[in-house]
Amino acid sequence: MSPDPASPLSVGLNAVILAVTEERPRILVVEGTGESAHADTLPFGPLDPRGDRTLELTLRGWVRERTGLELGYVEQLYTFGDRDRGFHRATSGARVLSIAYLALVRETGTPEADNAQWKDVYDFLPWEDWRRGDPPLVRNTVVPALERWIRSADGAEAKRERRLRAEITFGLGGSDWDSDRVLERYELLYGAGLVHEAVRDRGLPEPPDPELPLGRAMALDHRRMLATALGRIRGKIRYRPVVFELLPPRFTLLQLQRVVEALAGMGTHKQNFRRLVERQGLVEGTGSLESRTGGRPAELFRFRKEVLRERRTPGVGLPGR
Amino acid sequence: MSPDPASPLSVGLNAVILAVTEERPRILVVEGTGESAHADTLPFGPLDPRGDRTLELTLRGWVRERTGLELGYVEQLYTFGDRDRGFHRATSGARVLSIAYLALVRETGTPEADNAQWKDVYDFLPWEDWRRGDPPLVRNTVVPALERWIRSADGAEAKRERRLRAEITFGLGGSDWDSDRVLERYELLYGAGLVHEAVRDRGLPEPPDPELPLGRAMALDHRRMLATALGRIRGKIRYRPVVFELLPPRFTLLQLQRVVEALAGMGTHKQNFRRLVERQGLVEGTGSLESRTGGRPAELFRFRKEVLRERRTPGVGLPGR
DNA sequence: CCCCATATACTCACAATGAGTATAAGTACC
DNA sequence: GGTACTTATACTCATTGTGAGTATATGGGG
Repeated sequence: MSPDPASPLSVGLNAVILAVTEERPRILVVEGTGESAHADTLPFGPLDPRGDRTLELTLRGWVRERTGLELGYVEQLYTFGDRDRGFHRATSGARVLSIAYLALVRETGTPEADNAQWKDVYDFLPWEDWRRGDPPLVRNTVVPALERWIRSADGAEAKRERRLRAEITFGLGGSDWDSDRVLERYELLYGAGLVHEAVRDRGLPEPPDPELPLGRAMALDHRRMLATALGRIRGKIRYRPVVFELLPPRFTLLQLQRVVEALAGMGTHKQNFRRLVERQGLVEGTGSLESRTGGRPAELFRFRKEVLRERRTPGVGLPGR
Repeated sequence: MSPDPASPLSVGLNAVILAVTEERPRILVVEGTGESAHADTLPFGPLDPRGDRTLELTLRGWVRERTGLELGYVEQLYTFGDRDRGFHRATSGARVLSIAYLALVRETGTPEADNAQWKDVYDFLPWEDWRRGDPPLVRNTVVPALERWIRSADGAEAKRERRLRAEITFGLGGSDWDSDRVLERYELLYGAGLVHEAVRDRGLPEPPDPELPLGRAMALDHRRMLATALGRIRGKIRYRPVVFELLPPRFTLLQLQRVVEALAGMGTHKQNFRRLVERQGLVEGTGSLESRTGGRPAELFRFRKEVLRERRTPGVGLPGR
């Protein structure tokens, strides 16, 4: 990041590296520096204009160097380049462009390096986990705070607009919860001053409610990047077989289901989930059994590559679409 | 673009501006400069680090300035930053980063400005239009050329890989054509040396077949950006009501259907299309009639905003998903 | 008035989906 | 060795969605 004082523009790469361990989505964060010393920070690296041929190779390179991780699946997420990305004091004036990437890995234990560590995604976005029904946090804290935000708008028209937006993004007033709208929800909460970054960036007063601001903060606009990543992967598992990047080569159907549910933040009907992945031809049995299930042993399955040729959209399918 | 000689990195914005006119998807191109003087070029502008607060505002600004167009729907597409993006002679050494955006407008006639003009999208990507069944170009030219490309691989394993990739992206050998895989198809054709840009960038010999290289070339890697845009919009119309950005406020169902088909590059069943958009609540009748249909007058419909609250994925739905 | 074109209503078979019941086969504990 | 508990797996059923088609309505042009 450290912008060259001669140039008002600097460009860096950020990585949202996700894994799923014991039914919890995890993200790799490093210790911040300077202004953000105490906030969790996404791994980042400079873009060396004379370096690797592709941006993705650059990313893989410094992730390997700094964390010892060999990335598997990598895709570009979004380029963040607005002014005021939480830089108001740190780098006033300079423009920082961040090209964010999503990467999926199998968490293998403690990362080798530096100050990198795995943390729970839902510590940062606690309103996103609906696996056990609507979270009390949403019911007791988020919704009332949104109601206050709606009422505080100037004029009836502005109030109507805020209400509509809140209803759509948070599934209120008859709308259904759409698990994919992670970024929209974060941005609404940011705009409503309900996350710490908004308090920080706009110098708002700390709200009195101990549950507010919501979730755990990250440095700069990194939580926005995490939200972008979670939304992207939630959408993608429906039509591309990306979940398997997070699983060992052989797995039980329940393991597969738990990983999907962890990402999607919602539960699924066991028998229907099973029917779906089998009938689609997404997986195939290996014949061998896993007996440490706590119940009847389960067959071990593997991803069935041929499905790529057979199906236009080989994904896992979640309820409500 | 014009890279600062002191800095080996320059950053610009590119816009893929789409409209649909008379059942043909159209793209706004400008005349190239320098190396690309004769190739169609996407509108682009520099990123002024001290300029507008957001990248999107910057984009809207210079599009307005240079073409007189007021953009409606805008979304970021992708950031292209690999070396060798068709710059091998023009700007050797310097790294150029291009943040590409997709914009949708209603074509209003000749653009006001500069050297901007509308051209048919399918002139650049002729293998993408399947509205009248599989295009002869695909059957007679693309497929045989892909076969040659597969055979020319070194070793059985490499041949198998090429065949699998060709079958998936082009819907051969039992696979279905997936209209969304526009970028994958362009990249395969580029890699196989079947588009002019590949010939240009890699100094390949011009193929003897008059149908090759395929389609009309664009400057630099702009055709890749167009392919990215077309793939994105094809995916998006299924679950977000973006088509209406391309239509007048009131339209007949056939007009709506034709615009969708033009984008998707495939035909739809008229009665089922109608049933879908009406039952979803995506449109509502206005009561008035359009009589210049050539047959029985059709009712004029409008987009029904309430659907955003009612449906998680308010889109038009295409066959085969 | 007849032909032609488009609009609109309705039918039907079949596939996909959401929800649930029933049964199988292990482990833990007494 | 039996019983409770846990997970796996098979199967049913109602409802909805999808692909394909037939039938009828209503305009314009000769």
